[in-house]
This record gives sequence, C-alpha cells and structure tokens, in this order.
Amino acid sequence: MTAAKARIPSDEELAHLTTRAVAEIVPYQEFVDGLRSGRPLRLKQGFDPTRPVITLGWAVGMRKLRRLQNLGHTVVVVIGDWTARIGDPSGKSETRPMLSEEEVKANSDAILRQFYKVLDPDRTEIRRQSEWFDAFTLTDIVRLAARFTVAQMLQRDDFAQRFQEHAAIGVHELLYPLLQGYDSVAIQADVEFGGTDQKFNNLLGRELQRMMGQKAGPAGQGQAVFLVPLLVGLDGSKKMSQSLGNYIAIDDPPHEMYGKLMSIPDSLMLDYFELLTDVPDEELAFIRKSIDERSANPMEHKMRLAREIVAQFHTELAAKDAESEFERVFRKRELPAPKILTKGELHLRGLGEEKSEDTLRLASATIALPGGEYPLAKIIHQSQLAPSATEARRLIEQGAVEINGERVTDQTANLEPGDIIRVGKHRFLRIVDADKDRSTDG
RNA sequence: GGCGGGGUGGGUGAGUGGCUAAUACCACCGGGCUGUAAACUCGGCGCCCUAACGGGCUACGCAGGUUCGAAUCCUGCCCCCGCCA
Repeated sequence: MTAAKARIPSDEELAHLTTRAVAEIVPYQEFVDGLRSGRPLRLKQGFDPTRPVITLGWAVGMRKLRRLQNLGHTVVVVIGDWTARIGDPSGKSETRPMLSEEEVKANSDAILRQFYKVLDPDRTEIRRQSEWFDAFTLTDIVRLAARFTVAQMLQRDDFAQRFQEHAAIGVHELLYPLLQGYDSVAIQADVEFGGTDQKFNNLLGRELQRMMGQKAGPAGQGQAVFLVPLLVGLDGSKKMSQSLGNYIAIDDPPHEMYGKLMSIPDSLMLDYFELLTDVPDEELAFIRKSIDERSANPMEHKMRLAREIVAQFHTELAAKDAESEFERVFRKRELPAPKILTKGELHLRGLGEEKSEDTLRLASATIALPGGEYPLAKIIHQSQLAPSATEARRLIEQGAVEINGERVTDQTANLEPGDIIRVGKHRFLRIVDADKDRSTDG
C-alpha cells in the first residue's frame, strides 16, 4: 500500500489471469486497467470460519490470488469471525448455526495455518471483522441498514428463492451482506474475490464504498469484483462445500486426496484441470479431444490430475507415492503398505477404551491387542471403521470385510499381530502386538 | 390480535388406533460389473445384547393423558407457513 509498485503483466499473463478459471470480472475494464497501472491493489478474500477446513473449492480463488501476489499485489484476508457468530445463510436455504467465540477462534486458527500452502505470507494481511464490528453500536447498524431496502436485498437469488417458496428468512440474515459489504469499506478493498455465488454480496460492497465516499477500487469507483467458478464436489452435482461433505480439503493426506480425486466423475475432470492446475489450455484441449474420441482411457488423465493436485498441496514425492499406493490397493487389490496404516494410531487393550482420529475414506488405523479370538464387529466399530457395531455386523454379513485379503463371513475371527482388516474399499485396520507396539510412528 | 394450514428417520414425503423400526423416492453404505468414474444390477440403511435363533431399548415438535395397544385419539405448550388486521 506504500511506494512499492506492482509489476505490470504481459499480455499473455493478463489473458491468463482474466480468463483461466474466471467466471466474471465486474467491471472488467476497471480491473484490467488497474493491473496495467502498476499500482498495488488490495485484494480482499473473505472467509467464513464455520469449519476448520479449506476445500479445493477455496483453492481456486486462492491460486488466482497467489498469481496476483507474485505481481506485487496484496491479499487482505478477512476472517468472518463476527458474522460466523450471527450465522450465515448457506446456498441451500439452510441457516448455519451461530458459533461460539471459542469455536470461531479455533477454526480461524486452523484455517490460517493452511492459507500459506497457497498464499505468499509476505504479501498477505490478516484482518478480523471483530476489529471493526466489536466497536459498532446499534446506531451504526441501523444507519448501515437504512442505506438499503428490502427490495434490494431480495434481489439476491438465495433470498428471492426462499421468499418465493415461503421458506424462512431470518431478519439477521439480511444483515449479513451489509456486514460483508462493510468489510470492504473497513479494509479499503480494491478488488473482492469470491465464487459466483458471492456476486450480490460483493457488488453490494462496491456500492457501499461509493456511498460512503471511499475512493477504493482500481478506478476509484469502489471495489471491482472477481468471481471464480464454483468447483463441483465429489458427488458430481453440488458445489463443493464443507457442509455438504462432498469436499477435498487442501490438507487431506496425500493418499486420501489422491483417492478422492480419482473418485470424481469423469465429467468433472476438465473442470478440475482448468480450475486447479497449471496444465496449459492447449493441453486441456488435447485431453478433451482424446476423451471425446475415446482414444485414451480417461483414467490416465485422471491419474495425472490427481498427481498434479497432490503435488501442489504436498510434494512431488508424496504424489508419486500416493499414486503407487493407489495402484497397489485399488487397481491390483493388494493390501496397503504398512506405512500408510499409521494414521489415527489406536491402542485397545482388550475391548475397553476407545480413542481415535478422523476416519474418512482412506481411513486406516492400528489396533493393539494380544492374538486370539475376537468379535469382529466390535473391533471394527471401536476402531471407528464403522459408525456402530450393528453396522459393522451388517458389513460383515454383506461380505464387505476381509482379513489379509480374504473375505470373512463369521462374526468372530482369530486375530494375530500383523493381520490387516479391510472394511469396504478404503478402510483398513492393522493389528499390532499389544505388549510390544506402543510406538506412534506417525 | 383474528382465521386457516402444518411440524414424521440426512432430505422430500406416505401413513390417521394394532399387520409400523414406520410406504416410496433421493442421498448414503456394501456386493457384482468396471477405470475405486458414470451407468447398470443386487443388497443394506435407529441403537444395544447374541456365533446364531432370538431378545431388549429408543424414535414420528415438546410435555402430559385415554387405551390391552398411539406417529395415529384427547389436553396444554413450542415452532413454521398463509390470509386478514
């Protein structure tokens, strides 16, 4: 924001910046002129600390921001700690819960730790809404609200739709876009980034800046709005989001990230390539063609996609590793290498205590017990490979459980250290010696 | 404030005294087929005990009540939607 100048991008760079993984830029010309002026811009990216997760959906915009940082622009991250406490209407006409201050804090911290996987810390400014909203008075809020009408608010798709369907719209929800808009005023944003679903909110920010006489934005007309396409989630139809559970987190472990990427529908592949990798457009055209003409197995392309993305958020090595593990476990249906079975280390003595970490798709854990005969369902449940013992029992009945590669149908099994239990396709449990293996090799 | 409609399992939505742990569809999980894709197909889908047969517990907004028996009937309360004011 001081003397430093931003580098002016070449025409190719500019084209790439404004077309690849871009849905809409409003107003386009202002933004382009802004980049050409060499003046460092303040790029606002807000985020909602409802959950401590950054999904690949977020990463789309963040990747863009990183490129702009490389030119010398500053990213201002606004943590929506205040609005998270009010509750935010999600896309699906559900209202998000109000969070406690502690939850918000914990989530924000977790998210910030992940930001720098993509962003350049030297050109990032972290701000919290509470910095300005804690000092807000009722008078301030009423004055802010008085600047807009209900009719204006109802232009937002989400509200309009719910209104029409007679679904509930909390009055406090109407405040949300206003507060978000005010954030732009508070940090003097020149450009606000977001998914296409944020268009209304972001434009409102621009308007508010102008109303309040703030000469922000690339042309002094209020912030420009940069919208990236929404990434479709694993289910292949809905927007990737934390609350829908159809997401890949940028800090998912490599093999898990790889596996999830391989499971996306083919129809999403090109979107993911475009939005999340730097594979050049010409190559993407080639890939599209080879799929259309069926001249290549789409799986090959998908493996490349998975590799590219895992390498981006982890390392090349991790990506290669995840790939060979994937081939081994899923294509050849062999057992996973012992090393990946160390996640969520778990020690059970007999069958009393239970304790474990997350257990998602490629979840795996270790259980320590002396060899002998055990009720399998209980083991599976207590190691969190199934949500209940009843379900574990059903899984066994349905032939979803293998021990050392052999399907099991009995409800009890003789377990020895070294045995590997597989539940479904991607849940594994390794038995270790109860008396020896106390290590936490993870 | 008045009148009317409604609250059922993750979602939509049947069910109006026992045959209902509760139809159907979606989502989800698993098997088969495959490229861990999609499509398709078969099965499952409250929890706990049991190797199994089987048994127990909890559940249809909340709290009571009637009944041998209630998601279904009665009473009170809470919430949502519409119309009027």
